[in-house]
Amino acid sequence: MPELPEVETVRATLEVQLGHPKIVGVDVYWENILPQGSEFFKQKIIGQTIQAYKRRGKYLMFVLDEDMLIAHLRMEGKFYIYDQPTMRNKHTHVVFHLDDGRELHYNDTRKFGRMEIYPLAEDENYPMLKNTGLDAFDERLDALALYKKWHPKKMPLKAMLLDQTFLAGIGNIYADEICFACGLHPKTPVSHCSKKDFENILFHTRRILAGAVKAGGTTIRSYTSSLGVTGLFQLKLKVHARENQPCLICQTSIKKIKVIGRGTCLCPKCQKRK
DNA sequence: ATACTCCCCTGAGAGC
DNA sequence: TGCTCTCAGGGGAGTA
Repeated sequence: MPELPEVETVRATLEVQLGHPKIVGVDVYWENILPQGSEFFKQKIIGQTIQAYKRRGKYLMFVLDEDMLIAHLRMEGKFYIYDQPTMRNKHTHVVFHLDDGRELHYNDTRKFGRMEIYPLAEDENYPMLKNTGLDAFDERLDALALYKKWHPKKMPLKAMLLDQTFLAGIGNIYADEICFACGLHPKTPVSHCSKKDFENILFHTRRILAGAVKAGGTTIRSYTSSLGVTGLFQLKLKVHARENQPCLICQTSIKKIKVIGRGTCLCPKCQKRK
């Protein structure tokens, strides 16, 4: 499932491989990918040139001449670039035709991904981003401010990490890694976390996400590859997907539990509940 | 304000 | 072998 590092890898790859073509046509094969409707979407996007590629949290953003195209890949959304007209497969739902003869295909096995288009504006004004906080790497993030806002809450730590209004970009895999790095049990109530814990959370969030970006993301389960992107961070995971394997610190067997309904891996010895 | 539940989808894996 | 059943999973919407 693409989280921040995987989306960043896709963004960087699009920047290099797709460049700045003009979109001259769009074919839509599954309406629900485009909540604004395919006719509206086509009418807006056709004729515009891709000027830049941005990202906020797990959202991929295409800066066009007049509008911003925002995509969320959810679990399995992928983009593929083809040098010439290419037959779509059963999971290709949107095909963008480019002025240089190439095609950009949006492929999504579970059809959970979404794309919307809005006139260029500040991030805060895009409806699709209204529940998205600052990106994990945004310099405006401040551990003390986060502590003041969140520590009254009783929700488990992992729920806060997955809440995109806390900061944007963490998904299930990295949430487990962050909890482990902080030595905190994912069920620890946020209200039991100290200022120092919040400093650690922000520090390790950025350290782990940056390491994953550098590795090209994590290739695991449903998130296989997109644009020839095959990340290697799965080799550096310390708890996630390591159920029943020894903890790399203390050799205790990694346990898998449910936290807010999500599969969660942890070391029962290194991660104490506060 | 906060916390649930459901929904969207498909394929993988389990059970028979 | 092949069928049916269950479940994961990000985030929005609706409800208690």
